[in-house]
Amino acid sequence: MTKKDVAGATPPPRAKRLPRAVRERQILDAAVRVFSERGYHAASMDEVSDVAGISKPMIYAYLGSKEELFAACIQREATRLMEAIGGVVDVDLDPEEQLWRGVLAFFTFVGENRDSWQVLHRQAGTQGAPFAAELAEGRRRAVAMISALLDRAAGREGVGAFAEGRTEPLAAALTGAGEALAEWWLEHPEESPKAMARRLMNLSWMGFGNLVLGRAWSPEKSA
Amino acid sequence: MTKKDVAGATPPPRAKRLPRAVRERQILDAAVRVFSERGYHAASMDEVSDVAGISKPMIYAYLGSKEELFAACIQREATRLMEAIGGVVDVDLDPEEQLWRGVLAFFTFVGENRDSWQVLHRQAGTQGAPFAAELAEGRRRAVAMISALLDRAAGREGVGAFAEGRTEPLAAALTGAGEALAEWWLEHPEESPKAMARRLMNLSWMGFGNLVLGRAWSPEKSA
DNA sequence: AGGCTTACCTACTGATGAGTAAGACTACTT
DNA sequence: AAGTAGTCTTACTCATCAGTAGGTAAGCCT
Repeated sequence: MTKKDVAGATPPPRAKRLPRAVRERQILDAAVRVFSERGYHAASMDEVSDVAGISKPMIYAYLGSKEELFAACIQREATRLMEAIGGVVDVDLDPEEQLWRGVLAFFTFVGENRDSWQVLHRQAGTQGAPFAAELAEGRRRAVAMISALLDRAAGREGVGAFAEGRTEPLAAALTGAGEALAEWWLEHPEESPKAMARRLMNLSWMGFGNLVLGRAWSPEKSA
Repeated sequence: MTKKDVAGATPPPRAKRLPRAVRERQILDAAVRVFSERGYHAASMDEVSDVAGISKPMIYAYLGSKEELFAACIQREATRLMEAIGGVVDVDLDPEEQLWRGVLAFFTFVGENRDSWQVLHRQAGTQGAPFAAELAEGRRRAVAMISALLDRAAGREGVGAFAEGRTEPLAAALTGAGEALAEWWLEHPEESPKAMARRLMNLSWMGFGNLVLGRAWSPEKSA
């Protein structure tokens, strides 16, 4: 009479024993899902443990406090995103081509990993918490990457064009535009990653000035 | 000996009797400050009441629940922002000029009302709460305004250029870029509103394609 | 078999914070 | 002066969670 006698509950009352590494991954997966749809504060550790199919103390034993858990999520997902983008950007290429590839990789990633994306994006404006460091750090890496790209672009053309060499704010603006487009995408899921990437190129590479004149950007042309 | 004897506290122990309208404004002011620096969840009603120099039940009596209070903040500040921008955009003007003025008004507002701005921006990605409606609504208004501007721009030049007539996502991207720049501005407060507005025009009107070639945007030229 | 480690659990504590009950003070009416 | 309407307070209740104490069971060595 030790166990329950009503029996038959779909998830086994006592979870199967699994090695730590596996459980840690499961917990992180669950945490990403919960944090992404509730946000940091509204998410509860109880819900994370439910979704993970494990009891709460295990989370504390393996991943530490709520903040540490969240930081771990941020770090893992940020790394995945950065690798997805970094993987397609070849430094020897034409900057325009690099930008196109990077932007396309970004939207592809977001399309295939909504939760990963949202957990990074939804809490973006949070400061005052220790995990703000992780957030800011991830963002800084992204901005630095784009900023470097723009610097190379300026260099290749032999022009120090970018407003007194300040490409960093422009890179920040570009990421902001990307985030906003990704957000818009959530309400228009019928769009393809390519179409989204194209929009961002139109805005950021061509600018409204050109668009108004009927000149649009397309991936087919070279220069 | 009724009051505190350590004395010197700026807000009197028992608040002076004031008409409801005045108190409501004070409470809203305090709420905007607290929400802007803590975010919705981390903010507590006790802190709001402290900052407002009044006791908690007054807030509930006048402004309702925490959610209603927050919604009221959003609505008031969103309206102020929209009016600041709407006030300088003259529909008869050149679209480029309109965009410039609107963008400049935006950064001017943000520079002078950091709290108002942050309370709107920091919670932007929150969904699932009733006040998400207010947030989304405010954003929709802003995007619609810019989108209409772009449509007029396309119309004036006689071109249906904007990627199959979809100016709305581009407008969304532009607001995202503006938000990201405003964020960047917080870490570089030495910049002027004009310099910030110029950056956004460079990105959105000229595009990187032009910037790379040494063509930058400036408010002095006309076309 | 007995012992040891690691996975795993139920059932609590303690703090924080939203929201309220019940009444006190002030000022304006009549 | 006595009523009454509106301002303002102290001092609670009650729910929600983060985090933990203390213990059970499963595998793995000898």
